[in-house]
Amino acid sequence: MLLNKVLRAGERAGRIVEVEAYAGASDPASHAFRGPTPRNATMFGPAGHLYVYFTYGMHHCANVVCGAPGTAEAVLLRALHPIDGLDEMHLARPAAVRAIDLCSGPAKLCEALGIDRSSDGLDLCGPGGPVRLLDDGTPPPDEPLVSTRVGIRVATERPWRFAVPGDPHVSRGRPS
DNA sequence: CTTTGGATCGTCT
DNA sequence: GACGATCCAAAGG
Repeated sequence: MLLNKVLRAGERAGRIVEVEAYAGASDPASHAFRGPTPRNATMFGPAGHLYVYFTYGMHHCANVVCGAPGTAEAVLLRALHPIDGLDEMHLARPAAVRAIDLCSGPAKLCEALGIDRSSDGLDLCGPGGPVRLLDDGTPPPDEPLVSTRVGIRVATERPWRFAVPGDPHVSRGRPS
């Protein structure tokens, strides 16, 4: 469970408040559904690594690889609650006026934290890495908000989106 | 407040 | 050659 874990990149850090699950070969909405390619190679590697992809000609999105090597299971990070390095985040995202706009979307959080395709494949658990996943002791919510995934056109019925209830930094496509 | 359309290019068919 | 796990500004109620 990644909810309420902390993602840190240098001075910048945020608590994960919204995620979506993607289940490799058994999930038509997953980038890995049609097998390995140069782009999604990281997903087929070991868990705990960062899968970053480029889309819409201008945006990056970040996933945490989860399953055993070869299964290509991953979790898309959809929103963070900023907790450190707010000034740097604002510099990286001039479009965000309010703090609430800094990380309330998968492409927004990548821009705010300076994550792009060059960060693809990083080990999030290794100490001293440029991008890391930390546990500060905050437990995941007892009853996460569950809803359907956003922005996909297939397998839209799968309720694989999870969020921290009541957190204002959750992205636009509101859970029902 | 909600809806609409433009931006922009790597990747796979 | 078509399209996408998106975002934002502008226009319309």
